Amino acid sequence: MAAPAAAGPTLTYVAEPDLTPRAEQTRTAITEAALRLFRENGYEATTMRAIAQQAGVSTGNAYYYFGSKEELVQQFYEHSHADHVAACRAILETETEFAPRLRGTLRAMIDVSGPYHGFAARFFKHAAEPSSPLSPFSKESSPAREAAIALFREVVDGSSTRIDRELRGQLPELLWLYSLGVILFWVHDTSPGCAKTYQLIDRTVPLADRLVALSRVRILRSTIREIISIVADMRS
Amino acid sequence: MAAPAAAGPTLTYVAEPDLTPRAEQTRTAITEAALRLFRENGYEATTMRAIAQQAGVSTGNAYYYFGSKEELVQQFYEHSHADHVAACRAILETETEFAPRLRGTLRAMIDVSGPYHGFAARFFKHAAEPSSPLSPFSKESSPAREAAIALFREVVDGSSTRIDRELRGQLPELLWLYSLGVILFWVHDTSPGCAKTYQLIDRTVPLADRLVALSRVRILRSTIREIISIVADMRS
DNA sequence: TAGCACAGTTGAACGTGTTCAACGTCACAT
DNA sequence: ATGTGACGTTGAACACGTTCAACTGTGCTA
Repeated sequence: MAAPAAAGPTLTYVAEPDLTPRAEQTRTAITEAALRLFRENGYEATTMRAIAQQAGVSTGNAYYYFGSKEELVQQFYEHSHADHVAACRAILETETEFAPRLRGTLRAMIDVSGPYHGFAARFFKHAAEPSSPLSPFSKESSPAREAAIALFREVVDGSSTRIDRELRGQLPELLWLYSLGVILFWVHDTSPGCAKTYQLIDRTVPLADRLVALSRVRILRSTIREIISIVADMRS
Repeated sequence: MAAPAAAGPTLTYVAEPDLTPRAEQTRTAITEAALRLFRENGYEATTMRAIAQQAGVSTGNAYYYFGSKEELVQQFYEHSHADHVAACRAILETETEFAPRLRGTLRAMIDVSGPYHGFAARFFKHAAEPSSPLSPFSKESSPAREAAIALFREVVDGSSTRIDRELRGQLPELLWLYSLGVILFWVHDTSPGCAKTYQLIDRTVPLADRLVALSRVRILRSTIREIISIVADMRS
């Protein structure tokens, strides 16, 4: 499962441990067996015994490479971000206005995750557990989080739309929180093709855009400042 | 304008099935054993065997009353909500302004959940899983959800603050979503006494209050209407 | 070549949530 | 008193995720 060619350091935040060719081969076999069985039979119906059998190894051997069945699902997560960045590239290189840049980035996020909607829904619970290293707020997820925020910083920095100076600094993080909300909706979305999630994006992006524009209006300045202050205080 | 809190049917949303005294006693014993063990040891560390043993029944007997371990957590939801309603009573009966009513209700929610903070953090991941009956959006949680929204409807209806007519109808559900956000923060909150969560409430309630007040401003009317429309469309 | 250290591998075993066929209990009609 | 049938209860059994002491292969050094 070769990682897509990284166009920059922001993409390669996953430090794969060095493995001998033998180990690499086994690990890959387990991964591929797991992903295939997950696809074919779903998460619960796929047993660790079946994964090991399909990979041609013993049951316990899978646990030498992956600490748990859940960790196997994590592979989707790691590959997804790289795919997301790649899928955003076209939009981020051509579009200069804030709203379409944000819209394209969010839609790309759902695009690349689409085929794995069922798995992501399963995986989501690990991201939601506060004590889990897989939580987006955890210390262990810091590189992944920074990478995601960096992507939104690119959305902001590359846009010609005028944005309040103070807001501009915090906006990437706010957009990341916003994207988490979209994902939260998405994992619960059972509409065909997750059409409702795309609707949600298409209809809330203009709101976000308007909010950003309003940040330059004098009367709302203090409110915006308060929001930024709250986020900053709560983060620590 | 402030309607006295009704001790009526909105509080007793739990339709307990008719049981013989014998069954009632067993069911109660299982529930109490489960809640106590959950609180003391957390969700995962509490086994069905331990619950059954503490309740003085066989393991399989617990499954006569509850289809699964998760179903026992529903009991926690229901008990917790009853406590929440009780803790809100004082505020909702005396206070007439929107902001303090909302603030009091949210703070009461954290107050009564306090003892279960550790437990909540542990089992939160099960609630975050979309397909889980423990999800606040699930069909199984519907009664709990409706009851919670009803409580926020009481917050809105009993407040003398002038609120846009259209917003007023959707506001309870919006406030419920807001409260879920607070809970999401709360389970991640490791500050002593969850002080940060109380801070979050104290600082975001004025924002919500301001937003509600702004709903009557002409220029923002269309935006408010759009937000309401989005929530309505996404819910279905 | 022999020995060594360690990465890689094994499958039985453990504890878990859950199921199920069998059994007990009790009100009630006969 | 004696079936009767629904309700309530049991504990062994099942499949699962996970662990672990023991084993095997591999590359290295002497």
